[in-house]
Amino acid sequence: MAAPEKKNGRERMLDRRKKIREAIRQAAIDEFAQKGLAGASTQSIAQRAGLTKPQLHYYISSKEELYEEVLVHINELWRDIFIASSGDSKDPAKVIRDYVRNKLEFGRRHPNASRVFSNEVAAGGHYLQKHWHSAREATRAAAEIIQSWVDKKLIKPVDPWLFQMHIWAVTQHYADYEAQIRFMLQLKDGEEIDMDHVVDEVSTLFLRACGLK
Amino acid sequence: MAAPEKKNGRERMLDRRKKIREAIRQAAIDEFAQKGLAGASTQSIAQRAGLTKPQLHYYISSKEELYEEVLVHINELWRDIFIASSGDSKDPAKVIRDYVRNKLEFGRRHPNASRVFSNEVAAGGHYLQKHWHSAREATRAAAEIIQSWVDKKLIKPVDPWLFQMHIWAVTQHYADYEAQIRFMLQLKDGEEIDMDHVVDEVSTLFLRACGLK
DNA sequence: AAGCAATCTGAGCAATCGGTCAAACTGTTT
DNA sequence: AAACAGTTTGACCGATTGCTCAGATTGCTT
Repeated sequence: MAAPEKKNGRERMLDRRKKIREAIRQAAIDEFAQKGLAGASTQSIAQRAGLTKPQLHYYISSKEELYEEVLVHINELWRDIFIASSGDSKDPAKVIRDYVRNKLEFGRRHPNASRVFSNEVAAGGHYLQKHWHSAREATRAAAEIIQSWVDKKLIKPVDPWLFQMHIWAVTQHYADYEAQIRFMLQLKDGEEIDMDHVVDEVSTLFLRACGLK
Repeated sequence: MAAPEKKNGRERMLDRRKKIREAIRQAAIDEFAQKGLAGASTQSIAQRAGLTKPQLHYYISSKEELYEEVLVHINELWRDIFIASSGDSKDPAKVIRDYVRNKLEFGRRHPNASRVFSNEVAAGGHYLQKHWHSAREATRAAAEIIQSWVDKKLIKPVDPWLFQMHIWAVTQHYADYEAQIRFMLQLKDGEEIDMDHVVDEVSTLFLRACGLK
């Protein structure tokens, strides 16, 4: 008899609660991604999560708070994919390539989360302000690394802050504006974007931009 | 007595109507930019335009139709700033630099219009589908020009479609995510983004990316 | 079987939503 | 001054918004 299988009532209850909260978060992400904070309805979120409206309100205290919780959750997911987190900072080309790939991959795996985040930032980021400092810290650390590359003449001179935001902009674009890309490339309904080609092209863009290719 | 000053009643009426419609469009752009289609309220649009709600509904037939009209209007504004429209297609560096500057300038002048457009594209662009063909045509024409540069070995090989979308992504980013940029660069409330520096940095990014710098 | 906390439910709250309508009010033309 | 199209108004429609609450129901512990 394995220990983790022996769950008493309390544990099962907490387990269930956790699953429901998870479902609510996912439902909220989908709804917020499509309608925005103002346009989202708790009714619709409840439906997506397979709950009734009063049931949903039993688990959350308000729409705004749910929105904030979702943003914090997405922000945490994000933290792992910053330039600074790419292991060996002595090989600029590898770091940039990895970062681009990771960010594109992330957007592909969490398109709605990506959209919620973008919309919030575009709207002014008021609900995020308390949590932005960690993002800025990561960006600052990466800026230092990039600057050190410039100083050592490993790469051509670039503005280390803007350089990062340009990578952010391009990679984010593939997550948030899939519709535009699909239309421009005239992809049929079943067809998928050739992500290997995209990773190639985007990597090349930024590698050339700092003289590495 | 100059002719255009001699306006009869009918002309004055049409004039007035035009101004009100213009005010409504601007109000709608601001509201849609902040709340999205679902979140925008006709009440609020009316208020922004200095009208009462029934008064607004006298001029528009529905919220959705107003939204569509706004999108078409923005789409028309946009048409002028496509790569293909930059005069001399024989000097790639000049064309790219001009395009980047124009697009950044446009975003700076019409930030809310820019945001409405972006949000709509991110949401799937369903309300735009009838009008996208013109954008795709312009992009296709530009893609041909870029490809011809590659063929003549004026620039390093790039995917002409993705290359354009990358420029779109970066320039759009400055219009739509001003909050992020302001926070990252730690700008105080009064401070303005140094757009000359941005134009420089973005131009350099794409010029280097095709071996022109 | 009784007790208990956690959960679920239907009914309903005030407020707002998009939109309508008849009646009053404009300013201009006869 | 009468007639007129164009415009504005307040009252109002049914539907939906975020959210609450008392009471019924559930599943676990004693």
